[in-house]
Amino acid sequence: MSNQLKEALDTLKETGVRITPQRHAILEYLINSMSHPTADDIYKALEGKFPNMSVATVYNNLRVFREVGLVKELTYGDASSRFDYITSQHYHVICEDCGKIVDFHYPGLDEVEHLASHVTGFKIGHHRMEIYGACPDCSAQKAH
Amino acid sequence: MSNQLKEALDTLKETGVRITPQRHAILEYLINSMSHPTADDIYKALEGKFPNMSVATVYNNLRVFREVGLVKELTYGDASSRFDYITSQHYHVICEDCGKIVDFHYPGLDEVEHLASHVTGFKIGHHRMEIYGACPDCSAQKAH
DNA sequence: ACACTAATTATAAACATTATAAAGTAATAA
DNA sequence: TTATTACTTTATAATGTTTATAATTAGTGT
Repeated sequence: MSNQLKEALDTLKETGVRITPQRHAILEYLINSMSHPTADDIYKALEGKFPNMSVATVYNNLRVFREVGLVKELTYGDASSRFDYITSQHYHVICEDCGKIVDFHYPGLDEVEHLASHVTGFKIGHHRMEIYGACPDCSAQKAH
Repeated sequence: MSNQLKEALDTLKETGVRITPQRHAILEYLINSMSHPTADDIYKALEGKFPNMSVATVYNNLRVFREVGLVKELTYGDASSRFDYITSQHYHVICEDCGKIVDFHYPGLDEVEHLASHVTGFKIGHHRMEIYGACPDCSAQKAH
């Protein structure tokens, strides 16, 4: 069992969230998957291990993980949300042609948050940012 | 008729998009509304003027406006998208308690786009950013 | 005013996500 | 170890947003 998974399970224990086999498996999948899966991806991936698992379970637990801060939800309008196990502060660069998502490390935009707080009077908690474009593969294809 | 509306209609003409009464009304509503309405907000607001208008018309036209660059779509997972008539480059500060959205002017994050392009090899087109927190009203209420 | 093409309407379908209630199970303490 | 209790899971249905389809209607340039 990976260190990250152990830490994640500890977090659950500390916050009083029960550790069920389903939760264990979903977390494990999120940590091992280097992608940004949808709830349905996870559901399908775990079908073998849990033939009776309900989609609702996946959604419920992703919400639980989000609430305890283990997972970040990336929303895209009517398309499915994607879920990202939080390791370090990073942003996402998204290909508008094929949908590929690449992590992009960048220092947090603290300055923007401060200015926003000053200008609007909000108490700022966090922000999201995504960068859109064409990945190398897709822009090569379009160059024809 | 406002200047902005005139310009918007010109943009439609230039890009070969037909100007229908429905499109005129949707644009007018978007420009006059200082809020960030959902498709359904718009649909309901124009019910009086167009009792037979279909929701699909609203969605179709919002997509058209987005494609010609008049309107920006703000997505929030399973909740409805919100639509914003584009005037100048600005971001949004969103209250997580009451949902209020406030515009926040800030120079575009060109540097972030450049670095992302350099690091990932993507051809960057644009980005989105939102800042989340508690608005003054809501943070005052929570102070009790 | 005509013809051509695109837009609108009405309806149904698709899809993601959430609600509900019954059955099952992890965690705690005796 | 076992019993208890509250939380989870499952199965299913419902909700809500958005899109697809086909028939009708209506802009726009000539």
